[in-house]
Amino acid sequence: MTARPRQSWTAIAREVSRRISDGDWPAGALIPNEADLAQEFGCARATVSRALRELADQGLLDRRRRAGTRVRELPERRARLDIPVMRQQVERRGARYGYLLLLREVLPPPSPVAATLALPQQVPALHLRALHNADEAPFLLEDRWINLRAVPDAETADFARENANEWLLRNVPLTTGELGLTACAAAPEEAELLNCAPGDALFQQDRITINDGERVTWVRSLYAPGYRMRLAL
Amino acid sequence: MTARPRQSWTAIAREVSRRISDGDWPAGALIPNEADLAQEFGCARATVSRALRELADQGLLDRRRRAGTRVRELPERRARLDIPVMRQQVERRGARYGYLLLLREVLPPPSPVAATLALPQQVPALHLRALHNADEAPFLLEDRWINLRAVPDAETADFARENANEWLLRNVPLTTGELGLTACAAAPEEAELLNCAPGDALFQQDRITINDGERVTWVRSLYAPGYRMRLAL
DNA sequence: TAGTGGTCTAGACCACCCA
DNA sequence: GGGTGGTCTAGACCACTAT
Repeated sequence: MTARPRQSWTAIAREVSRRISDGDWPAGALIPNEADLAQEFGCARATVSRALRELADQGLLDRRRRAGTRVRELPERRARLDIPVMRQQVERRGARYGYLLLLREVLPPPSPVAATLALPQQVPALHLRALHNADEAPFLLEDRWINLRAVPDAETADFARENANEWLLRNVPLTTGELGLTACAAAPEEAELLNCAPGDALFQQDRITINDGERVTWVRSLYAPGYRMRLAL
Repeated sequence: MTARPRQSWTAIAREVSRRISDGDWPAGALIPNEADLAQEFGCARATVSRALRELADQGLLDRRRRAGTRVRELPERRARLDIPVMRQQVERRGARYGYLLLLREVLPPPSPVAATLALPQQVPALHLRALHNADEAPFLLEDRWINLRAVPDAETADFARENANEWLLRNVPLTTGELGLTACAAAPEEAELLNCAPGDALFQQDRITINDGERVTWVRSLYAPGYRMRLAL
């Protein structure tokens, strides 16, 4: 009796990957079911399941009950973006972080913002404009609206001292949302604050944050020229 | 004897999330170990493990053997980007996809590209320039270098018919890599191809693709003005 | 060295959904 | 109806690392 070696889910995932990239299992093909693979690899079905789930998470496989597991026709590339807080983003560049609140007011937001926050017209919200600096140089200009119905405490928070991003992370830690990225030309006012020329190409990030179905905040961030966002593929 | 209800890992993940957002387990705190939680929730340790692993993947917890599981000080936001192939990206906008190869040549790449591809100087690589259209309007201009040492078959592929992205997906399906995003001003030549004005702000995406340690391709993509990339938070 | 998370097993039941 | 993936259990051993 020879003891069979213990299989690991990573080894199985690698082998399945190999079969796909070598064309043993072409795009669109149905692959053997978990039980059969478990027998082939000499391991428990749960181990195969773990391996296949990982590959499905990577977008390489499509799994459906009863229908089985298929190789995706065009494997979708997935990239992950880790968004550190601004302070870390600046400090990782070896610069000193600075923060300046430019504007704080409570008033009904313009209607596109009201719609995004799912607020009825004329309901006031908290409007903030702030500048994040790296070694005194402007790094990011943010224009933010906070839904005071979702986070009433924000009205009394001192956003001159703590930036809204970190305050929200502490007070509403569990959120989902959406990110929109685009390029835009610097408006004159923005150019002045970011210390660049009007019309310069800026990296713009719009973000809506949702907590348990409630729209918490909308923020438009403009990065100073030269900013580069990195994602791991 | 009352049978205890079966616990699900999602329910446990929700409960742990709740304890974090309610401040029962503040940022930085050590939470009970898996065995204790399993006892508390009346389930198997594997179920707790699955729940905590998911929250750790989301960036909410830090888990280390022996040291235990901690609530992250500043929960890192993570966003996922699904990158469909260009054809789907265009068709999802309800437009007809078009593709045009502008340039194909084999020659040693400029040194920054050579360095990125980890190629010695003077080693030729495949250089492609192509335009992707949406309903006849230019949508994306790509400038690509392919490492022929990594994928020799690319030299004989017909990139006038099939775009390099899809060809590579079929032939080198399993890759990792890195994505860089930034904003840039349109150069005159680029402006003409993208049908916009020189100096217009463009969304630029640089991508390096790695297969099993080998640098496969580097590509710089310029999107026509107005493009917006969306990520799920 | 001891305590923690990481993983594997063998078995079971269930949810889904195609035929 | 029946086959598939999805999950849970109870138990075990292992890998890592703080102390």
